[in-house]
Amino acid sequence: MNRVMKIYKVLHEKYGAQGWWPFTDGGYHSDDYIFPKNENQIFEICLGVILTQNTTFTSVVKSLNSLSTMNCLDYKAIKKMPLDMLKSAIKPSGYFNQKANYILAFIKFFERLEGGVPTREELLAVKGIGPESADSILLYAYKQPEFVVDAYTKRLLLHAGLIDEKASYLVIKKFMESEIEKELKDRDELLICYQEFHALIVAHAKLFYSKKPYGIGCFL
DNA sequence: AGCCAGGCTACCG
DNA sequence: CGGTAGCATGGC
Repeated sequence: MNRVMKIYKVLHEKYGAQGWWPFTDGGYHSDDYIFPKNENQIFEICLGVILTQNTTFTSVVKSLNSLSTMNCLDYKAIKKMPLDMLKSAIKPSGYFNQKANYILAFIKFFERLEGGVPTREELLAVKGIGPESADSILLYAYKQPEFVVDAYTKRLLLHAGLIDEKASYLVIKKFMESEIEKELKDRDELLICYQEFHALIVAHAKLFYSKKPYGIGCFL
């Protein structure tokens, strides 16, 4: 087993299955990989991805609940909302002026998909969707095996000596995917590993990679 | 009081 | 291309 998969194994043993994406009904659906079941749930994940940019998920849940209270937790309703109302609903997540427009841009894109699966390139062309958001949407909303790299991932891998300080997003992503694919051939196993791995890194990094100096007490 | 949060765009050289 | 200012609220 390579180093990357050993890290995955240790994290999984330590923290257990994380589920896949936090939902407004309270939290993670541990061991429930059937979600998302319908268009609304797919959209809710995409919404969460945009809102969670550079913010804590607890703030995002406030925004989602706020939209839900207004009966606006779906793309058709959001489209009809006055812009100021949308902004005020998502205020807890920060950057509400930008994110309101990102959400509206995404809705236009989402409607044109008509239930289809977007490509990574198509997602990146939407204003407000960068590499991490594109991969998160593909991995969690559309069940595509795309590894998600975030600030925590980079810190952890750097501390473990597995990547270079100035490794780009794509370099890190491809490195992780190639190491994992050496061990896992089945697409469903790969998908679950990518989903869990990212969630496990976040869970672990919140404990050991939030404050400088990073990695103090990390057992990896 | 200050740093940090599961980034992204625009603009710079 | 790589590097960086600006975006904004909330929690600790």
